[in-house]
Amino acid sequence: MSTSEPTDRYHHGDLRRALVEAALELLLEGGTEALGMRELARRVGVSSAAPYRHFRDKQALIQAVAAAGFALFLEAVEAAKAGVAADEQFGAMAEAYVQFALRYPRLYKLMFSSELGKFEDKDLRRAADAAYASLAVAAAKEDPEAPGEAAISAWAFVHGLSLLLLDEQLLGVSAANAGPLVRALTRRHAQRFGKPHSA
Amino acid sequence: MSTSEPTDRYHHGDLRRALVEAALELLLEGGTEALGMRELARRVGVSSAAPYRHFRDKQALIQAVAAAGFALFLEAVEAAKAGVAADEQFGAMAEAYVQFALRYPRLYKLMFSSELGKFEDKDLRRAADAAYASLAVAAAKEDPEAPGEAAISAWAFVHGLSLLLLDEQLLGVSAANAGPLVRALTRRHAQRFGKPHSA
DNA sequence: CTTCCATGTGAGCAATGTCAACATCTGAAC
DNA sequence: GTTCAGATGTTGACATTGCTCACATGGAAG
Repeated sequence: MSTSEPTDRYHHGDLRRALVEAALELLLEGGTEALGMRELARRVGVSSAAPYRHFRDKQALIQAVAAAGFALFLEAVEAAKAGVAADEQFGAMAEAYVQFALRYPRLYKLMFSSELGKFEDKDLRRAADAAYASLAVAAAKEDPEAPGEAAISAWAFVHGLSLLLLDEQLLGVSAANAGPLVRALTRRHAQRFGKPHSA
Repeated sequence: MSTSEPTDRYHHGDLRRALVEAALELLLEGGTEALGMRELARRVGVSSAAPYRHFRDKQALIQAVAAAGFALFLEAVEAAKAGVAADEQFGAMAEAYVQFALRYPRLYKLMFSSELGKFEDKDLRRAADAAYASLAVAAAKEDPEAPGEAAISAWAFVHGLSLLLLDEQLLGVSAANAGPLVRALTRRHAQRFGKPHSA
């Protein structure tokens, strides 16, 4: 919201932000294919070379979009954690995780696309790590005896489930009716995979 | 191997197969970006319009590559199953699954890229389903009380783990030293997630 | 031998990412 | 306030891409 009107003076004022916002829209509607430098410039009402003043590459632009995505992501997952009993947190976060992926499939895919060069962009790396950490901490608590394995396992589970769902790889399950399934699976996961309460 | 020599007569003889093979090579070395129709034609030593006699689209070509990938994949997973005690099969397959992803990262990504239109190409759909079925059956056996959930859960786990590993998202764990981790995790999964032998 | 159809060619179109040379604005120093 | 420098935007161009057309070729069927 409050995308300041496209001030029509020569110097746009805040092209960088405007570009990232427009790129996000473009991505959300049309997928990676639709996200082109020229189309982007057109959207923002600027010449096709202008974006290169703010992003070295198409890849750099994409990295910025991904970083923005991780921020959104972190927000969503953190919100799900808040106000939930401690032993229900992981389940709530996992559900939020999957729901985020289902709500923004192309963004989610972009965020985890390896052609992204996550290690070259410091901002992106930081945003991504913050998101991971949030989930990992909650997952680790589920199994104090092997926190590392628990975190990886849980993360792999939600990540894989998200991707399978949004690729419609699960026959008969689509984004629409995924809710109950996700709930059942995350509960199952937490219940069995978590705390091995038997000595 | 035995890529029949690029017969230099006018009619290539078996362009279709040659194209898919070259596309696979191209993909393996250079990633999705490097896989272009024109470059492909160049490799095979044919004009840039020739491929269009065999594939409607770039997408059609990619679908064929993905189908070939699923065939390789199925082969690898089935090979891992053979000659292993029944109660160890899932673990062995899971390991083979992840290793396949790590050995052919770009292929694996391609195979699960949703922009692929998996439902439109019958051959691709069949190849993919065959691969899924193989794993799902083994996973379902792990928990006879809820075979469906077990299958999905297991699949999500290996899929997610594969992607996290090959995106180098797991700090400090790279494809090189992933072996032990994968073994530990799949064992853990089978052990806890499988058969709930306690009433 | 002829004829037909699948297959391959070449030139060309619209679109893309990127660059270099030029234009314009804005903020800091005098 | 003027000036000047650097940041920001514009124009036009180049190489490359996916794809399509009209045409060339050649192997198989009659």
